[in-house]
Amino acid sequence: MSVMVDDDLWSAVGDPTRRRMLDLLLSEGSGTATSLSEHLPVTRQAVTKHLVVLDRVGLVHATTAGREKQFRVDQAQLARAVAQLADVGAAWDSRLQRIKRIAETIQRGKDTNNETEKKQ
Amino acid sequence: MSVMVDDDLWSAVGDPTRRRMLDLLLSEGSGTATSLSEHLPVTRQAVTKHLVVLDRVGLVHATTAGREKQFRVDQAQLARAVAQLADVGAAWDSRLQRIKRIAETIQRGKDTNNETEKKQ
DNA sequence: GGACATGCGCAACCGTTAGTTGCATGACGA
DNA sequence: TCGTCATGCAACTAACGGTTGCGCATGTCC
Repeated sequence: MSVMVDDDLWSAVGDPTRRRMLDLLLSEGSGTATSLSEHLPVTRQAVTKHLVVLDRVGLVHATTAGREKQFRVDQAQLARAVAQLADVGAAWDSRLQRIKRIAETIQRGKDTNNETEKKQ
Repeated sequence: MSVMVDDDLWSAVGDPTRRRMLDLLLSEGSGTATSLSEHLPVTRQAVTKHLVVLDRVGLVHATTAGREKQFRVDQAQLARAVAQLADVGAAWDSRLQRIKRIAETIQRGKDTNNETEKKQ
C-alpha cells in the first residue's frame, strides 16, 4: 500500500537549493563548489555542505583534478529518485481519484452499488 | 527550462513524517493530532506542529467539533503538489534520457572495438 | 624561485525547524 | 461535580541551512 520510499534520498532532493544544484550539474555536465555557487544565491561553503549531502546519498560523486574537485550527477541514483517521486505521486493520485469516484457515486444516489467502497 | 515549483509546498511534502500524515489522512478520511500520533513514531505535539505547516500551505484544513479538531486533506492542493512532483520528475527524466542518447551517439561514432562498458 | 591568485577545507557562530517534556485549560460523561 | 481526555502553550535540545573568517595547497606569472 504505502510506497517504499528512501527517506534520505527524498530529503536530499527535498531541499530547493539542492534541486537547483542538480539542475545545474545536469545542464553543465559537471561543476565545482565554486562554479555552482556562482549560479546560486548562496555561498560556496553552503554549496559544499549540500554537495556532501548529495554525495552521501549517492546522487553525485566527485573526481579531484589538481586543486579542483569536479562533481557529476550519478544518473542511476537520480533515476531512482525520480522513480520514487513518481511512485508517491501515483499513490496519492490514485487515492484522490478514488475519493472523487466515491463522491460522485454518493452524489448520484445510493442504489448504484456497482463498485465497492471498502474502508470507512 | 527549470520547472516552476512552489518551494513551500514542496518542502511541506519533503518531510517524511508529514508524508506519512498525509497518507494516514487520505486512508482514514480524517484525523486529529492525537489519533494521528498513535500511528506515528512521534508525540502528539510534534504532529500538531506538522499540522500547522500543512495547514499553512493549504494541504489540510481543520473543523473543530466540541473538544476535537478534525483535519482533512485538501484534495485540490494535494493534486497541485502531485503535479509538481510529476513536473520535476519529468524534467530530470528528460535530462537523463538526453544524456543517454548523447552517450549512445558518441559510443556509436567512435566504435571500432565494440565492447560496451557496463556499470550496474 | 618568489609573489600572487585561486580553489578548497575547517571552525565558530546564528536562525529556523523537528522533536521532546511538562503543565494548564476546556469540553465531555457518569 | 469530578474525573477524563483532547488541545494549547512554553521551554528546551539537536540538527540543518546559512554565514563569516582563516589557513592551506595548488597553479600561474614575472
